[in-house]
Amino acid sequence: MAVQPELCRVEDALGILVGKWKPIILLVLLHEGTHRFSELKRRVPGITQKMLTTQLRELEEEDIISRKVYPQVPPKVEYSMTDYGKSLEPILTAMHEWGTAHTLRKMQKVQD
Amino acid sequence: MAVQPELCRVEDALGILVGKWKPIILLVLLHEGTHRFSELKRRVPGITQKMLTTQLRELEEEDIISRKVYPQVPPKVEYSMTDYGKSLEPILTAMHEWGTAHTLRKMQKVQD
DNA sequence: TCATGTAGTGTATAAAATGATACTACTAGA
DNA sequence: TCTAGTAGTATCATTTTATACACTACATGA
Repeated sequence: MAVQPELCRVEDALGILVGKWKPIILLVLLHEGTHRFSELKRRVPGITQKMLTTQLRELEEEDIISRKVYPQVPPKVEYSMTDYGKSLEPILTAMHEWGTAHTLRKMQKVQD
Repeated sequence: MAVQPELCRVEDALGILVGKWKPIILLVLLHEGTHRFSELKRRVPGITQKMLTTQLRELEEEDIISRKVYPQVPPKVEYSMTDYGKSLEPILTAMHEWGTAHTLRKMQKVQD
């Protein structure tokens, strides 16, 4: 049973999740719903405006999140998961669970 | 229902999967079993020896794969998934499936 | 004696991701 | 007129990842 590396699509999923801030941005939008730019910035401590903009743009580009601009001053922009983006939930949850177990395991090893 | 970013462990799982060659190395070892260094190198076209060594060392460090050295000349070293490493399978499969659908979706968009 | 095969290492470089910091536009209200 | 608040952009510096490519040790067989 041969895997054909050239047909491996794990990287496509990975490419969307990778980035220092993407997982947490996605989890916040998934679990807490729509957020404004400034709310996200507060919700993700340590991120710079530039990084937040970049990550959001990349996720929007892939149709994972949507961006809604209200023509107001001061500006108001809301970000939320698309239905398509929501299909990532099982993967994120599985990774979170695996990661939790992994971290625990590591901690136990250190104790020996 | 608040997610606490500082408790997000998605990155821990991600950290293990990320690397330009790790997913394919893992898939090959998962689906085709034990491989020697040189077999892996042939199986993963384009990878340099240095990168292969690096990625294997990192995976070994996290206890995902195991390395068995045969005291021979010329050297023989075999790599295989640990039981623990095998627990990543559902995640890799889910990502592969999601990635496949995502790629398809993108191709359909281009046609419009 | 010399080339071969295996599983690497060492050094240098290039490319990509991230970060710090300062800047913009716009309008409402003091 | 001055300040505050939002959602950014622009520029440059730093850090992290990946790549190219030359090099090593060792025993066997020609």
